[in-house]
Amino acid sequence: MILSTKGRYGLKIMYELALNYGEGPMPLKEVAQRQQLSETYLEQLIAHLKKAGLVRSIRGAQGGYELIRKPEEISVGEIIRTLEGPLAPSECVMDNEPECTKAENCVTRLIWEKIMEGINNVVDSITLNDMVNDYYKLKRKKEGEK
Amino acid sequence: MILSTKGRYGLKIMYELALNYGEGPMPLKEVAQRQQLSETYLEQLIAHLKKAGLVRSIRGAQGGYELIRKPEEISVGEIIRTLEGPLAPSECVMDNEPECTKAENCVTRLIWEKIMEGINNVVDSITLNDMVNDYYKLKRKKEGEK
DNA sequence: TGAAATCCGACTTAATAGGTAGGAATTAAT
DNA sequence: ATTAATTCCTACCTATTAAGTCGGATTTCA
Repeated sequence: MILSTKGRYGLKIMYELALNYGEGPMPLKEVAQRQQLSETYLEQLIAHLKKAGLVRSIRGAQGGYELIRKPEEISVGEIIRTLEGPLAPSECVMDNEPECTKAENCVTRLIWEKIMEGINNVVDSITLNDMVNDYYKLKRKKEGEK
Repeated sequence: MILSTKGRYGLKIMYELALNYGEGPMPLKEVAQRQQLSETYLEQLIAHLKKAGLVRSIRGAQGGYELIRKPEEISVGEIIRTLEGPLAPSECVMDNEPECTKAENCVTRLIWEKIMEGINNVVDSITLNDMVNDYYKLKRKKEGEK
């Protein structure tokens, strides 16, 4: 039931870009260093985020990536679904119900629907801006402890 | 983000046993036929359910499996976690936090925790008895339509 | 012109999912 | 006693996927 690294790393990329929002493009190399991840792998992931219209790229030296929309207008759900596909615990509840129309008495399907609803409620209610705020909250707390 | 067949089929097994609760053991062969699944595969799954104390087996002819507890005392969460392990979207929130103690500023971790909470709230609030009731509700509805 | 970046597509490699196969042990019914 | 139905156990199989790596082309700033 684990999310793949696509979704997990993808969210980390977007979070770093959100921290940097408004300060020009950030090279992927820097994202990779901050999060200790492979740059070449992140390249693949961010290609999807770009295609989905979440980030814009600036090529060449001093280039990089930046968010197209404001952090408060991008939900965690949108990011994760872009990279993972529908957040469903079973294929039979992924919008297109292929052959599960034989679901005369498919009671388990009701369970998958409720789980999916639960997950989506959570991820759609959190934005990148919430994450940025969490970061500063954590930071202040740590400084207060010194 | 899909649940494996272990959890999905395992729940179907338990659901069939719940429908049959109080009427003696049900052979796995019958479960497999009703749900159109491979009997030999289900054998592996139910071994775990037995070890976890959710079902009891009666060997030999006329044998089979039955629930140990009443359907209303078995939650969907317990079943799925038995077969899938912790329902966490990331390893770093699976009870034992191995190396993620470098989580100085791990804001994404907060997200995984909320997702996990959301999932567990759903599955722990539903029992096998709820599923049985859903079945009869669906059935009555279908008969009413005739 | 050179360094810093994005872009692109093919390749690799280990692990996992989702089973199958074969047979031993147990028990009820005949 | 024998047979048929069942659980139990261990090993094996095979296709897919996850999680990257690699090499090079292209773009752009300084």
